[in-house]
Formats: sequence, C-alpha cells, structure tokens
Amino acid sequence: MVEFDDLDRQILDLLLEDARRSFREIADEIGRSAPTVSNRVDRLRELGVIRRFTLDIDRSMLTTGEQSLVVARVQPSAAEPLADALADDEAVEHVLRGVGGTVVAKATVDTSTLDGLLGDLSEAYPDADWSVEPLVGTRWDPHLGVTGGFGLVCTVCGNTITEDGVDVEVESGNRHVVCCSTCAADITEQYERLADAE
Amino acid sequence: MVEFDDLDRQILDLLLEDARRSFREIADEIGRSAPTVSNRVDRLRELGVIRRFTLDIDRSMLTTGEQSLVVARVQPSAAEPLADALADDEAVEHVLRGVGGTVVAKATVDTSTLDGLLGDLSEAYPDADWSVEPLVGTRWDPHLGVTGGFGLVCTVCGNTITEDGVDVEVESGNRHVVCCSTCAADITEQYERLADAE
DNA sequence: CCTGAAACGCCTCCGTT
DNA sequence: AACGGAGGCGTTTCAGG
Repeated sequence: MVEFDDLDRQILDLLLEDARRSFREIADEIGRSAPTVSNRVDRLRELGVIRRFTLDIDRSMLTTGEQSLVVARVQPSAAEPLADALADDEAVEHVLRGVGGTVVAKATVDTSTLDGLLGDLSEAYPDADWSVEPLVGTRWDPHLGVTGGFGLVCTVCGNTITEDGVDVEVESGNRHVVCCSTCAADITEQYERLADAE
Repeated sequence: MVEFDDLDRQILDLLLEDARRSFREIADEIGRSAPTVSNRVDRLRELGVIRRFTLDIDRSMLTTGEQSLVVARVQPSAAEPLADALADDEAVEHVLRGVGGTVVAKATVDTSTLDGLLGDLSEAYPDADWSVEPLVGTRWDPHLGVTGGFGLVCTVCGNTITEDGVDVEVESGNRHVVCCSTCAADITEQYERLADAE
C-alpha cells in the first residue's frame, strides 16, 4: 500500500504552518483521531515526504546573520556536481538548482569568508558566470503547491502512484516509492549493479 | 532585559535539527530544566528570532511538486519592491534578495503557470534581466551561522545588543529590539511620524 | 532567571471494529 | 485503515530561592 490522499495534504498544510501543533488539534481539524494523524505523520517521514521538522529563523536579528547569496550559471550538465560541491560546504545552508544550469546557494557567512570555497569552484568551473552578494532579505511562506492535484510520483518513470504502488527497500536502508512492479524491478537492479561496482 | 546567549544558540541548534524534539530532551542536553527551555523558546518566538516551526518537504515526491526558479537582476533600488511583489503571489514560497539587486524566488508552480505574474513584473521592471527555469533539485541543511560570535543586533544602528538593550513595543503590536535608549527613541519617533502621515 | 513539584494535556500502544 | 481507552511522557504553572 502506497498512497497519498487529501488527508495527508491537509496534515502537511497544518504542519507547514506550525510544526509543533499537537496531533490532537490536527485530528480535530481534519475530523479524525489523534492516532490516525500520528500514523500518517510517521508514514510521511518514512517515505521521505517530510524530510525534517525545523525552524524558520530571522537571521537578520542575529550577529551570526551575515549571509551571502551566490548565483552561478553553468552548463546544465555541470549544475548537479556544482550544486553538490556547494551543499557539501558547512557554511552553505540552501542550494537550488534549475534545469537550465542555474545554481543558487545561500550561505551563512559573509562574502569575504566565502571566498576560499568560491575561488576553488571558480577554477573547477571556468566557464561559469558567478555572482556573490551579501544577502539582505529573505521571506518564506511555507505551503504546498497551489495546483489542484496531489499524489505521489514514481521516482523511476514519473507517473502518479496509485493503489498499485510499491514501496521498495533498497539495501542501504533507503526506500523508494515506485508506481508498479516493473519500476520496482528496475530500481532494485540499478542498486544491485551499483553494489557490484564497488 | 534583552539578551541572547549560548543557551539560546544551543536551543536553536537543536530545534533546527528536529523541531518536534521535546523540551525536556533539550533541557537534559543543555543542562537546564524543561520550564527554562519553554520560557526561552517563548521569548525567541516573541522576539521574532523564531519566525515559525515548520517542515522541510521533499516536493519532488509529490505531483504538486512542479516548481520554478526565478532569478532577476534589477537596479538595487528596485530590488526590494520587486521582492515584495514576488512574495505577495500565493505561488511564491521563497524570496531571497541580495544587496546588489539580485532577487531569487522559488515558486510552487511550473514555469508556464508563472507566466502571468512574470509578464506583469517584466513590464513593471523593463530594465531587469530575468531567467525562469524548472527547479530540479533543492537541498537544505538547517543550521545557525558557522561564525563564532552570536548575539542580537540593533535594528536601528546595527550594533550588538548588550544588557543595556531595550525591547520596544510600537503601536501596531510589533516589537523591535534596539541597543540603547537613543535608538529606542529613534524608532518610536519614526513610528509616530508614520502614524501622523496617515 | 532559575528550579522542583504537581496538574494537566498529549502521544502512542493495544485491542477492537 | 481507523477508533477509543489507558498508561506514560511532556508541558506549563506556581511557589520559592
């Protein structure tokens, strides 16, 4: 059983708004019992839809708040490794990557302290077009998408997952949700090939 | 009394990692009692350091997950109104603004659905340099800054706030934290002038 | 500003439907 | 899959240092 319904969407909406809201309060809101909400939340965490419960902090109020905004444009094929390299730096908090090769990073240090990392990356990506600026304002309005539909997406073929969905546990303990047994076989094979290569 | 010490920093660190962690667990971790943690968290919320408790969601798993990355470069003076205009749209979840006039937005709709909003904004900011792409990857590693120091910053003059700090309540119910009575008078005056202008 | 005790509320396991 | 009850935590209030 792998599905994702309106109840899940409502729970996510309420938790995005206030992640410390009690399960009982959520239960009242959506017309279910607290254990149901608890079970749903557990499932959403296990599936990886909820990556973590966290805070939105106003860093402009803190002296640790010097932050930098990095925007780079590279060849689309180079975007993923660049994004990974940026994300690996401990000062980098956020990385966004567009399909066209735009990579945006938000770091929790000032621009001069970032220089070391960016110097290395500039050499590794000589064709890249870089900009680095002190970050002066961030706004965040957490919500799910505004489009009507919702559901889970197959990580193999991209189709929407229905009641035929399969929840595959690959050997590292990671889980993947796929739409059918064909995609499940696909992903299992991929992981086995990866394991053999080691 | 307005201060921000190592205890606050530790509490924020632990909550960034898991915002549903119990106050008692945090208390054990930092060697204080649960009521102390509860009081500190209340204070951090009231001060606006904690803007909200929320979730990090993996949108790539949801069919609502089509997202767009917008990067605009405008005159620095135009960046703030542009950032506000973007943030006002309900599909826009994140807005980042650099001091040099770079504005980055992350929207929870695909690029074609964004067209209406961006068409209007392109007309309003004819000198802007725009790019819009489907967003294909986001990573987020929540943490406080990596720099050593911490503390609260005066919203008037930018100095670090010490035990002389003042917590001013301006008439709208909003609060500001400033470093001294001079800055407190400044901000009160500013708000009064604003009220008179209406 | 902190603590401990106590009261109250919330979460989760379990048995049932 | 979901519910109600029960036991055990978690949170908050309060008195006292």
